[in-house]
Amino acid sequence: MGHIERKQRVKEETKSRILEAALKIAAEEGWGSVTIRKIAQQIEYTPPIVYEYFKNKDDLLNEIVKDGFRTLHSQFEEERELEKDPKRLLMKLSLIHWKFAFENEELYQIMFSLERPVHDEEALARFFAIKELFMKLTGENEDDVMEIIFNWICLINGTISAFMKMKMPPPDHVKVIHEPRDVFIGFIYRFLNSITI
Amino acid sequence: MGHIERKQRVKEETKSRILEAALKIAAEEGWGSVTIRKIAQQIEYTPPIVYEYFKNKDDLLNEIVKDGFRTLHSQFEEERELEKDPKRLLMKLSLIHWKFAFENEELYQIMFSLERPVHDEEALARFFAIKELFMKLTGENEDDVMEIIFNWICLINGTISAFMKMKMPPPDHVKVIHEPRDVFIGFIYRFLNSITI
DNA sequence: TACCTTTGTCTAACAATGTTAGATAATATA
DNA sequence: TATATTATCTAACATTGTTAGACAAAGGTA
Repeated sequence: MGHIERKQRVKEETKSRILEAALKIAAEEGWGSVTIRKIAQQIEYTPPIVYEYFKNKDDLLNEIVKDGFRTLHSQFEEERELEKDPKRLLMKLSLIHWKFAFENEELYQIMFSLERPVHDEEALARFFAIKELFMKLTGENEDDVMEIIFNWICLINGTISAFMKMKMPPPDHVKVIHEPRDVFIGFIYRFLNSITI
Repeated sequence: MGHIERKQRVKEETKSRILEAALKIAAEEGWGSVTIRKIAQQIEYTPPIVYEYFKNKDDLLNEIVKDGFRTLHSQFEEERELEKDPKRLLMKLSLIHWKFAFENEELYQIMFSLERPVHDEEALARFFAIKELFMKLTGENEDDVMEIIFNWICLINGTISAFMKMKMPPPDHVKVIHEPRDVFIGFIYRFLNSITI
């Protein structure tokens, strides 16, 4: 009898709806006003129900972060199938990261917030799965490549964070003549050149 | 009669003590458990007193951020007096930034947290006060230099954030063979080389 | 069918938080 | 000394996360 499976499915759905509700509220009013009560209201349940699915609020947020990294990674993988030239691929991956950030600003914020230490080391590890790619590009040994990847991630995230924090467009003192995205591309471009053989 | 001035001074002191109390609690238990009540207790007053000095909690935190940027900037200025070679100076400024971050981790966290948009544009502008320095180093025009400075800041902050988020030492998959600080120096070094004439 | 168990859901409360109004004490001014 | 001002506190408020316990629906068992 399939009752049991359908029930399972419904439960999964509810869980997703909770996560989506949280993201929706965050998008509309910021993370500060994401409350269990509001989430409950959004999914048309009472607050205690949320605790059937998540140990507590922090647990809920962690799950959102985890989902975020999963999504981002799967977009990376997709591109990897398509573009075979390492240098061009790296540029495309960088742009995917950029796009993801600004299409999901709130999500990106908790994913990379300093107030939230890394719980999902697996996600972090996935970033380094592109080791071979960089090795091909630079001709360096494994250890050095690790550092270069790390550098790449820092550069990408640092730049995106800076733009996001300034709530584009940036104030006048910081006026950069190009579009933010072009500035970003310029940085990545210089970086890739500085590491290429 | 100097009563009035002394009072002023006492008020200033109390204000500072509030800010310090907040930082102390943050250092010990994280920002999540910085509450008005705990701050009040720390300075041996009742909660409403805090509101004599700050409009609300957010205002209080903003002031902490502002102070942080002031401190960092003054450390920059100090070094600028001492080191006259542009390239070496930029490396030293980068290291001051690094030192500041890890000697004041909590402070750094709210200063550069994504959840807290820039309120203090003045602080941001100060970063760009080193324009001439970069112009000397690169020989580029003003607009291009702006972008390079921006790049520099992104690189610094991106790297520090990444290390801080990983709660050093980093997990095994991210094992970099060098000390974090040396990795940082390596990045800056490559960057400075990539922009030098 | 009648009974019991499990499961889903809710109501109502708890303690902790930010914040404010109004009382009270301390100090300064006349 | 009497009055005005200032500093501080008490007590409350609404909003949060979270939990215990009530209640009812559904499922299984005899």
